[in-house]
Amino acid sequence: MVTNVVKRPPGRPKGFIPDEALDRAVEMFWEHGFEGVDVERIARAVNVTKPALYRAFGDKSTLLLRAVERYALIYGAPKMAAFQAEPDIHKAVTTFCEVTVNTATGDARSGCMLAAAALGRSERVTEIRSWLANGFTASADVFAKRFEQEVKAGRLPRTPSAKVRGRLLVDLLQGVQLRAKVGITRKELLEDVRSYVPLILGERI
Amino acid sequence: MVTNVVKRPPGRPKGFIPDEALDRAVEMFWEHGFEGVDVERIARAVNVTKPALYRAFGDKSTLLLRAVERYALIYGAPKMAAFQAEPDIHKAVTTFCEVTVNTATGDARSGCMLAAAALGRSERVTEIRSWLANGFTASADVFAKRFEQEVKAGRLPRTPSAKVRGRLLVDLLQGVQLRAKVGITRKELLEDVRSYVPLILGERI
DNA sequence: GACATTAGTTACCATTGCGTACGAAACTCC
DNA sequence: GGAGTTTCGTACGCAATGGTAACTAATGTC
Repeated sequence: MVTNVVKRPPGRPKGFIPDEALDRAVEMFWEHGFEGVDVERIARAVNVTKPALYRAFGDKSTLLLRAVERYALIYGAPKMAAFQAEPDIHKAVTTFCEVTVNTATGDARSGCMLAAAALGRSERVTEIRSWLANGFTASADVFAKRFEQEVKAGRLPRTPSAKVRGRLLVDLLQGVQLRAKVGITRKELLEDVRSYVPLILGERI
Repeated sequence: MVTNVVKRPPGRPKGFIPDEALDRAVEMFWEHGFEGVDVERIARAVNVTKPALYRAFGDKSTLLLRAVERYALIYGAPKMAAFQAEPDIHKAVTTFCEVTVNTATGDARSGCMLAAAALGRSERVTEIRSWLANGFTASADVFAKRFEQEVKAGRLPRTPSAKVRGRLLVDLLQGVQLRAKVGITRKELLEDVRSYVPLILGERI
């Protein structure tokens, strides 16, 4: 017989949910960058005091690292899953781009969380950057694999190569997100990415 | 009769050359971002003390603003001029991309100075970002104009539109420069941009 | 050579922000 | 209810850093 009773560990229970703290951290690092956020503010946003966060995460750099991982889980993974799940490649790419633009032009957060993390100067900057490098490469590879399939199935022209298409998509969106950061409007960026899609897909116009 | 004698202004002459100070500031903001640099360090790099810089530039935010302008003058303008001067459009775009990659993967500085400025949280952040927004748009327009000419001259296919091509180039290179920041190698990025060029130009392969 | 003007330097202040020590609180297990 | 364990909040240390005040140094002008 399975019981629903959760075995609680000894000791005083946490006064906050770590993942929720990370969500706040993501929001803040995203908008203000590593140096632009102090741990105190994140703590206040989670209704807890600073030392509680330090106990849970160690130090600010680690908090950024965990926030980046959390970002990948919350924002990156679903976007990627949706891309994979959409059978129409044109629609898959378009939606991916549109979602990216929409999250990059939100009210509270603008631009790209990963760029903010990459430019920060935390102690673990090397670690974070190589993590990001892997992430960019991995994303491009996922795109490439899908493009490869589409080409094999005859639904996409053979050129440009799947690999180039994948990297193109990644690079392109970074540029778009930076332009979001400097204040280019959502409307304009949406138009832009939509006009990029046929290029990525190699469609003859 | 014109004399070469320079009329010096009254008062003690400056102990450093402002533009040189800006050059150092560019280097440092570029590599470490706004918050990652303290005025003291810039001052040391110019062999002068902090208050001298404050006297000359006002405050740190203004220093960043001037550094960005200086960057545009020293790095942006020549690159743009070379693009305009090169008659072969394929070569013009290729060189522009290659130079961008090379400066983004230097030993001392990596990534994009403008991105670093955009993500910093200076007092004048709004001013700087809208300046950058204009810059990005203006660059894209310059590219577009040139593409337009090439199309009119029959040296380039009509699609994609000149406007899209221009923005594509700008966005693309931002992505590449971010990947440079996170440690992707120059070699790899050079390969990437070279494979992007035909796409931008709309060449059928 | 005295004056006006501009710049540089030393020394300092105030703030900010990371990280921690320590005692109190909350909870499990026996 | 006591022992053991984990966490919380208050209060603090402390280093870094933006910015300034006051004095000194260098130059043109008369």
